[in-house]
Amino acid sequence: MPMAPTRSRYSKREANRGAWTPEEDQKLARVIETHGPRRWKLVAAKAGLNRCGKSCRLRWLNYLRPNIKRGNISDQEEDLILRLHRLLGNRWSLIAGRLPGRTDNEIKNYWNSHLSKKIKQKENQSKSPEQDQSQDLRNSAARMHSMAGNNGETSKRDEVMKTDFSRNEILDSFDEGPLNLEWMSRFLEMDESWFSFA
DNA sequence: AATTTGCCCAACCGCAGACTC
DNA sequence: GGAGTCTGCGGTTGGGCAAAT
Repeated sequence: MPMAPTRSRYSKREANRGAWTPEEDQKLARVIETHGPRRWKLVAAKAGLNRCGKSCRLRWLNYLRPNIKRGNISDQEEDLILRLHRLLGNRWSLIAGRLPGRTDNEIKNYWNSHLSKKIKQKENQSKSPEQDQSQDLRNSAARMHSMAGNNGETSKRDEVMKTDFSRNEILDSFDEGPLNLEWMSRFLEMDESWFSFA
């Protein structure tokens, strides 16, 4: 939901700060339409906004960009965030890149306000972390087993296990542009605890 | 009804790496 | 190759609002 224009929440220096007004949004959107979302300093100047380029970029990425999904994070999305965070840590932009329409800021906020608490609660509830971990391993093994369970071809599990994964290679591949979603979903099928064996 | 508390989230800051001249 | 500038990222801040007291 757009924030209603309010008085600046931060002390004024030379440039406008604080919440964006609908007029500012309009101006920014118009300039980006013609110049594209780059050269933010120029965009800010062309738009006649008394804002720094950084602020314009943030506004565009988090609010004005097309295809932004607003509203509740679905269970599916939450699950994906949890899995990706276990794998990647606080690399919000990478995580957001795997959730179409979601921004890194949104995911970071969601994590800080919802998920981090959930996880703490869970940790407190679980009597023995070792027990949980071994249960995770059993679950992963079961998943892998079922993945491998068809016909005489090389099993998917074998395929996966043959791959010489390392965490850094995974991260590198994430940086290589649009992710192969098929690979991604297969990858996420595996609990990251498998990688501790690799 | 008034005040306090806690949560949410938009927007800021500082830093590092990439890019340009 | 070095300096200056731009861009992108993660951490943090603080205003608004609803719930609790």
